[in-house]
Amino acid sequence: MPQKTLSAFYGKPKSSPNAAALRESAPNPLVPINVNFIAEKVKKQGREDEAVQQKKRRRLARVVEDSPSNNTIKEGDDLEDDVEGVILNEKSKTWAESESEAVHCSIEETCPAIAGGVEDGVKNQNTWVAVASSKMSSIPQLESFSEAPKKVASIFMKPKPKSPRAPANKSTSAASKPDQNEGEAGQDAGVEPIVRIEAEENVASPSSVTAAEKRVKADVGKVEGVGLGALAAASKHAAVDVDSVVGGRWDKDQPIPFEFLADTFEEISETSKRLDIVNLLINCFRAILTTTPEDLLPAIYLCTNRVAPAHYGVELGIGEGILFKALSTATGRSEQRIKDALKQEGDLGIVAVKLKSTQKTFGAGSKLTVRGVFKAFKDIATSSGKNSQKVKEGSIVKMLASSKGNETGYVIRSLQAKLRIGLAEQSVLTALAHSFYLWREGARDKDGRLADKLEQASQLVKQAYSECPSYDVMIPALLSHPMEELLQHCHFMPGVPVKPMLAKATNAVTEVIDKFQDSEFTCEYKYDGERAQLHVLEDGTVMIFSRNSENNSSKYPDIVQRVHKALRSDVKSIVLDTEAVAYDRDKKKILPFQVLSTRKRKDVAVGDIDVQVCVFAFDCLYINGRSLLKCPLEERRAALYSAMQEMEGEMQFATAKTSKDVEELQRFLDEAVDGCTEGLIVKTLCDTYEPAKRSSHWLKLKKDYLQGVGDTIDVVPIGAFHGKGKRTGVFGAYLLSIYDPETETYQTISKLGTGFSEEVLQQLADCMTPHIIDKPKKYYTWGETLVPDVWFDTVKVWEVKAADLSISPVHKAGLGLVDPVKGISIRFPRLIRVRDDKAPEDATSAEQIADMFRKQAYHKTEDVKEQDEEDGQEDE
DNA sequence: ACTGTCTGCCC
DNA sequence: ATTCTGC
DNA sequence: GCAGAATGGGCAGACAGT
Repeated sequence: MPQKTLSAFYGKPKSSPNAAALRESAPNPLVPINVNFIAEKVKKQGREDEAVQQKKRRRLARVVEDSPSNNTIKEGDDLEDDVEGVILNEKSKTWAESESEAVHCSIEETCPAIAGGVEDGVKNQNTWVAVASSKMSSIPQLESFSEAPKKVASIFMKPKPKSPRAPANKSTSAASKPDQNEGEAGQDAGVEPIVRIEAEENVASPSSVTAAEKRVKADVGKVEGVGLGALAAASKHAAVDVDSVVGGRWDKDQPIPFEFLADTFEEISETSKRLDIVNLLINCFRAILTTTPEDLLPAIYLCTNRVAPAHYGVELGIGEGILFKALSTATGRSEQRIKDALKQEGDLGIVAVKLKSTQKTFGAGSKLTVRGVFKAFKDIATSSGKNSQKVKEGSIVKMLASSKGNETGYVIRSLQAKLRIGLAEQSVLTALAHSFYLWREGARDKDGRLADKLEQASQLVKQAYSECPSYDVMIPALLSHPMEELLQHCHFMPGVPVKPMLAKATNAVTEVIDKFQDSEFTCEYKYDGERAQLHVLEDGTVMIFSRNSENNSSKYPDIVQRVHKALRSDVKSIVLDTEAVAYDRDKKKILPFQVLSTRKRKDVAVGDIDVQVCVFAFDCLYINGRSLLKCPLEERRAALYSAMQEMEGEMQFATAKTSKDVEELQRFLDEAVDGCTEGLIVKTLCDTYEPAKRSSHWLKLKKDYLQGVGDTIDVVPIGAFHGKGKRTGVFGAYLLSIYDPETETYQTISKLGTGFSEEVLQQLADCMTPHIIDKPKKYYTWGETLVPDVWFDTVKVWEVKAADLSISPVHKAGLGLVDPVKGISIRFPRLIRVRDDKAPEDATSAEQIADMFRKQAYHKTEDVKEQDEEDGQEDE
């Protein structure tokens, strides 16, 4: 089962293991399974053999499921494998959900009803009591801690039949927590704590959900399979008629049920074959197009985890924090409990599905629709101000309540903007192109050229999107005009950011020569600042976009102001590709990225800018109404040089050199590094601008890419974090330290999450797990906000590569040596190799780190450079 | 008004 | 950002 | 080689809580 799939958790026929089997099938060696507290606790007693333990567990409590609508727990019910674990927490007067927050009380006093069945060894331990089962649909609320015994007893002794309540009414329940339904709790043991809601925009007409016999009568009717060329190999999904995709789940012109999208996601998650993934999405889009085309736009947004084009600056503002809260409210579990579950499952979506699946819901299925979910997302994104967090939480809870099965998981994953099903922007664009083509032209391969045509359509759509990255523009254009006309409606123009061209990493100077062979190439300094795409519109408006197409115009009013001065008078409109770099005007020196990043970001006034920037221009993409994207770099650069005049320290051309000589290239790279830049970007002169592509026409040449060159640090792992997603079950990241012989302490220097293959990742986990210790050693120093899930003894030394060293607000390496209160950290840390030849005390020392920091080009004064040379001699 | 936490966005 | 991986 | 998914440091801004 692919890790990313949710299906196992909501009971697809082929894989619906019960909770226990699931735990069996996916053991996590790193996380003690803390779901079954009873089992855990009994194990800890450690004296009895397994048979006695089982007996004890049975005697603790038992559960039976009378019927789906009458989930109650009686004394003697068998909880054995379904115990969810509920512990009393005196502080919060709630049911704690981990041992760590459990109050110590005896079973006897808490729950005399079951204490009788517990042997003295346990009863007198004054520890904890587990009372709930996954089959128990509600946990009684506590008003005071002292009433706990009564409530617990009432569950066990006097179960009341589940008494269905009318769904809460809309206005009051949006933000209401289960505990606001106090007083009824005792009688409501059978009522799920989730807040249910009738939300008109989320409700499809009942008939569309239930009338399975109603078939779609789409205009296009049955569409024949593609089954051709490259697609033939994966035509399993393409050769499908739209009717069967729709499966009678909704009618023409009816809102697309969110369930349909979630099911598509689920199917996609089950394969890693890209062709299959795209085909599944094509079928999904075709179904939407033939029934309810107006729902395509929201569907696309849900597929790409956005709510608006990037340059609109609309963000969800949802992260794990709020999701923990929302899930807690929706499921009645504590946040801690959900966090623990996340560590075990490695995905909050899976956690949500699992929690939800243990709750019985009323009524028919989900009422979520694609447009309803999207609208909710938009509302979440636009809510701000006081109490906005609560409002956001409320609408998430609402969606969770209306969701069922895998929908729950995909609502959560969408909110995290991480579908992690192997589908992202590029696949969506391909699917979009194909589905539109098939929708318009039909799937019959009339002339044997269908595969080509689909590929063409895909290129067209991708080009349109990189030139005009807005589905708000593109989808309507596709819907109301022939595909061939797409570029007339979606094309590059000042005011809308183009996806910037990216560069690829190279490992050696010779690789550059290798890749570019005989074509002429040019090198530019790679400035360490922020990508800035400058747009000057015909009306004189200046706009600035970031690498990710965010609108940064209000962040750089100083640049906006100076652009006109730098442009020659005949320039009416222009788009420049530049890097904005922090700059010290007095010393005429480039400043590090870390300085630039302290600039204010919103509504900056020119008057109170404290970090000045110099703009280094290196490309011209548009001038006076003409796109230069299709022109060779040589021409674009000529346009740049003639359109702009340099203003020292404000707007300059990127330092460049054209050469074919390896040694000259090497020298230029050294110069670049001395000049406080990251290295070089090497570009062919003959190639066009390729938006969004990390093409091999631009190469990144950085010192730290070169093997055996660049800063390397020997570190000691002293902690680790549980992995998520495909790293579930191993450590996803490690906490690294260096050794300070002066103070005899290990000081954290950074975390580490890349540079290991899956195999190594597993090896490291196996290797380090035996060295887990209960609590950090006294001689560790770390940041309070960076506490790892597990601590290690100091046993290993790893070699890690760094691009730079920085002064850290959280890490402690070399504390006091460079900054009185801050330590040093690593920029872009990655694992190079395990150093089995070194002992932890031989790790890089605090003094060495401080030295490395001081020697970075940015900090080099003339004296330090001299010092360097001396050091160099000493080292020999 | 201050502080701590979460989030998004730079790299 | 860097790095790894399946296709 | 592409596309996607793991993961890093560190900053400002927005809120919530005090």
